[in-house]
Amino acid sequence: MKEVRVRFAPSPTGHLHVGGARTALFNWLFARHEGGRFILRIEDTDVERSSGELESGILDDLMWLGLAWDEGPDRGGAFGPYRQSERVALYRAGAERLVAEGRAYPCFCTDEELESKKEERRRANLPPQYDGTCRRLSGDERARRRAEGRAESVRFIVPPDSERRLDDLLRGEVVFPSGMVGDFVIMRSNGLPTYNFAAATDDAAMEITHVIRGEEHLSNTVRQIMIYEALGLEPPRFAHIPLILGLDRSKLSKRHGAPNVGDFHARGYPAEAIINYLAFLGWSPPGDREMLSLGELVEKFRLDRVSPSPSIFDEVKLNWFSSQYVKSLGARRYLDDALPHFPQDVKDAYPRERLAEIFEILAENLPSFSRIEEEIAPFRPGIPALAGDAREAVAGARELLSASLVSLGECEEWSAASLGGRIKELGTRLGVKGKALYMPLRAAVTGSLHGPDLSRVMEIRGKESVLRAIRSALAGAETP
RNA sequence: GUCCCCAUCGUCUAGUCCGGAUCAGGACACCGCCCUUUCACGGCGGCGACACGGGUUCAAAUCCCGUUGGGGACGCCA
Repeated sequence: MKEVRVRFAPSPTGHLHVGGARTALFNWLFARHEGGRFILRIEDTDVERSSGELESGILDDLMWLGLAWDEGPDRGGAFGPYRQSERVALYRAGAERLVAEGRAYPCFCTDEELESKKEERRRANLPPQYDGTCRRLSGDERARRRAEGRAESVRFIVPPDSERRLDDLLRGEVVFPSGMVGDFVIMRSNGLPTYNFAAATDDAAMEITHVIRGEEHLSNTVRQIMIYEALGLEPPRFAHIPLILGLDRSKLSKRHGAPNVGDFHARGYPAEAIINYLAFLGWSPPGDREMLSLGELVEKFRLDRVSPSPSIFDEVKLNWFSSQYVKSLGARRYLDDALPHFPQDVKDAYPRERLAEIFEILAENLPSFSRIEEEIAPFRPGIPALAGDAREAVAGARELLSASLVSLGECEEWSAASLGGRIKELGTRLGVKGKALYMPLRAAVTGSLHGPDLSRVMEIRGKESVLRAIRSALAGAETP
């Protein structure tokens, strides 16, 4: 049995998108599950838009996610080079061969000519295919155009009977009817190959056994099949996985907030959470478990359990995975990742050990680290601003707050346990309980009606800070 | 416009291939209750879907056809 070889082939014309990341993940999982190899190939044939910076960004993002590759531009391999810009000789040789065999021809049409032809066909309600003008050029006519110095691309001749069938691993048999595509460009006039030609050439040369890619490539496959055929190569198996859509049901793009892996990294999502969430977009294992480690995903991943229908990227569920990971793997493990999200005044106010405690408390329910700034408010050292509900809660409980000032002021052992005891004692003495007891205190100390356990907050804040906040609240309540 | 793909709760999905075991199961979100003299966490419960129409069949979410809806492709982008 042939060794499984799959590839992820991003083009460095943008950042790694969650859609691309999911494609990479499925390839990676499939390779690992099958004991095969995962290859990274950079499709940088669009010189205008590709950049080395974007390429290394993609590599960084993949590494951060934990999707290491066995062969790739940075680490080599037996089938290199792994950057298409470095494989141009191969594509040229292939194209020359196809021209020599009469399966492709030089095309001299200009962009303007192409555009107007397309417009004409569109007006006639015909598919906007190339009309084959240059295919019918005689040798003389070709020579004349060359002499004129016209730019020259290479077009593939689509055979007259061009119905092709694809046995897609996810979708079963897909029939592309004859006439679906016109002669298409395989080599651009700048001497670089187009996507379909380069991808097919490389997948064959790199002995890729399974092409797992987004559904947007499904209709391209007919061209690639014809290229394999013309070149006498055996095509790989194909699996077109469903697209990831935005909330508006269209293909996920920049318009949908922050769909880049790097953005989620910056916003403080654990890589494990992104992986786990992405794995369950379009795939599910038997059983009800959803929290799965990378190792478990590898063990359970099977292509035949990938759904054919597109799914919508739901950040709310990603948040859930994220909070589950922070909670279950332990806050301390993520402390170094989380610390950069702490406001400076908090970092200045507490020693590292205290910061770790604060993070543990917040981690009880923290969708992403970028939410720390908001959730950490009760622990900020300054005097909180009282507004709205908090102000009302304080105003209606002046007696309680004054009494708390005395009681807390007398507190010798400033711990959550003894603080809790004092609050209860205060409640009993003044005959208030529940929200009537806690809310005014909470509001005075933190400026909010929500937050972590009040005794813990007070313990960490420290005696001085807490008393100052209550005094200030009391003073503020006098002047409405 | 043409071609291709897709169609189960608001969202992710199980069940579909091999029709009966399902008044369709789980998760997120939402709501309620319990726990907690506060806030969460947690536990329990609730709300909530087979797009529509025809067939085939004793029986259809499951098979077939059509309609509608959504998406993708139709580039010298990938």
